Amino acid sequence: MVTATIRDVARLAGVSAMTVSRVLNASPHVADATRRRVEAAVAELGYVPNGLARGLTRRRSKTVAVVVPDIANPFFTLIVRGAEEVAWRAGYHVLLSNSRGDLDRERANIDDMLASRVDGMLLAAAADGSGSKLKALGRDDVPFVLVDRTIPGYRGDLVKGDGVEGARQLVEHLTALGHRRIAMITEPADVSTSRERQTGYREALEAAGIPFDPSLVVEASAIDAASVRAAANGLLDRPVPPTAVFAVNNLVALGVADTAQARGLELPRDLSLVCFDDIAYAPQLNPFFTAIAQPAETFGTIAMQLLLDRISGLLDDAGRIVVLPGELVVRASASAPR
Amino acid sequence: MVTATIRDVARLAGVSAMTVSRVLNASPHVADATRRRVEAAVAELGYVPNGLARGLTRRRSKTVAVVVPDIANPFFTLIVRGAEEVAWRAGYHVLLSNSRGDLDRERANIDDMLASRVDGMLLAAAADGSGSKLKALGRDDVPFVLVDRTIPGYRGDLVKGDGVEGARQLVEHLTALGHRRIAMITEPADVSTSRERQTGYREALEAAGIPFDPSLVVEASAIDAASVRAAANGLLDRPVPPTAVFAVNNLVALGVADTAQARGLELPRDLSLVCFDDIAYAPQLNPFFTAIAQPAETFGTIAMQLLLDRISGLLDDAGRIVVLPGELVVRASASAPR
DNA sequence: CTGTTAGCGCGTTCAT
DNA sequence: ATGAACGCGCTAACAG
Repeated sequence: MVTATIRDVARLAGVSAMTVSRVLNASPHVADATRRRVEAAVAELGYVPNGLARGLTRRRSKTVAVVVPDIANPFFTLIVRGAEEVAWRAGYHVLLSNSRGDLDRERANIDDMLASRVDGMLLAAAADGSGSKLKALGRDDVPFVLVDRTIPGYRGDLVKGDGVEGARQLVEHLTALGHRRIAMITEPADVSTSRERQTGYREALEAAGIPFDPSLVVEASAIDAASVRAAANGLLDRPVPPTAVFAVNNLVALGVADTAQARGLELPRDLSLVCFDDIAYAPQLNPFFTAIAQPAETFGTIAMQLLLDRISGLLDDAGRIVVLPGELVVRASASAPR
Repeated sequence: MVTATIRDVARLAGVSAMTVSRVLNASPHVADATRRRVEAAVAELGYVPNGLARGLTRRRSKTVAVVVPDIANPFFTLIVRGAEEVAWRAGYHVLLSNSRGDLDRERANIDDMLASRVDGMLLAAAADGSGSKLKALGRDDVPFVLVDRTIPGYRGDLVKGDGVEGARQLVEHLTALGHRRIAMITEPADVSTSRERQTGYREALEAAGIPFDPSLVVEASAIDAASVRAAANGLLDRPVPPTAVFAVNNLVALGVADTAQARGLELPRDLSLVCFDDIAYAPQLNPFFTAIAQPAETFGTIAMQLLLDRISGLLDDAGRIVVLPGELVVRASASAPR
């Protein structure tokens, strides 16, 4: 059996292809007896409708693309899982692609997905530079929803966390503990979440009357463990090192903890550490991070729901922005400075 | 611009659709001048070939499916990442689906993917029960490759770790430390990896002259944290509790560590713990697990490469079995019994 | 080197 | 309630 077609089924059932199509699509105007004959033929042939042909005529593929910077980053993984779940329930397939945080690759991926005629796209943008491509997308009227990261001037659908507020809480927690030399390890400034978290960091410092020291803010890439180590070491090598570090996300925090411990520092005694994003599955991290926990999987479900609604034309407003609050979880990685 | 077609391009370039097609597919027999005119038209219209239509005529969609039991499980996530990378480089898209370890859902997913006319499928089977569906797959001559988990009697392509040997090493490590009451928390017996690891467990016990005690082997589901806690508590509640636990994978181990610590037990002083699969990103787990590290991402890359080779008909042998060795990494979670 | 014809497998008219 | 004809966008097989 080399894949039966609708005509094979029709022949076997002694009807026309059209009638088979009606049965398949649950059209009401089919006699019961005919319907049963067709169903029997479908079963006998193990017939599976050809999605490509269907997509071609119906002009929609029942497939949505999900593009993330790193599928192995637990935060994005959860987004993907949430999105897949919602898509699946609605009868949509998920085309996954990993941009690796690389704008060129992301751009290529988006083009590929468009060629596949996806009905919509969920995008955790690599960086601000993704914007130009999005405009093209908009013109092709392929609905898309941004998750987690936004882009300056973007006016479409977006599901994100509150980076300013989260960072503010984290750093305020540190200042309340008595820290005054608080460093931040951030990702490049062309990523909106980094910018927001840095804004929150500065707001909290200001609120505590601590002057902003640019040399205490260093850049690293979560994907690149070596860059995180280098950043942490740079900070700790300073004549007067910081007493606390605010890591832009959990992966960076893990790198900082690792580096500190390798230098014989004990957390939180010798260094306090807080970060964005909780670590799944690992309550026995030592010390378990004080962090802003974000509902990552919910980012995915809400964003996908929004996308699907957009696809089915249920929504007609310009662009919805959903901001999901994070939760400050105080644990053991931060204490008063010595 | 509501998506131009090949005919629009042809008209604009003053040629036939066929010529445009030739240019698009880098056919050699096109005059340079014509080619340039076509390329200009393509650029001007922002034309993107319709992958659905292409797939329909070419009879291949350039898409492969990847089906895993839990995309948020770091082990599978890495497999997916490796697979996606290889697929992408070869110009294939990845349709991702999450079976949630549920046979019915897996079956439905596979059918859906077949309807989408994927060119092949990478499958981390939910359980032995996946077998029947695979036979159907084979008949539809859609190439597929199994990863990580196998199925009794399966004769096709497979990329997996050596569960027997890994488990043997882990448990031998424990017996060498002096443990004799070694429990195992396993997943259901219809998952091949669980069976293999249990075999290794028994072999190691036998080699050490320790009689096998069935009551020391308890079942849990890695997806379900509560079941892991229940299993661990059941073990620790015994009149004479085990001095060591072999957890079938890292997620289960995390649950065991959590449970033990909640009971005021200190690892490894009060309980030794070893497991399969390393924890990515978390060297500061306390105590950091002694484990068999498996090259998960490599599982994904090799399996996808195998699949693509199969799709392009490069291979004509019956079925290849690739067994990737794991590595025993001795760390702090296991020590001599008190 | 280029164009014509004829489908790929399905769904959408419009009849009957 | 059912069917015939046509087209979705593209390419394989032949012309020429």
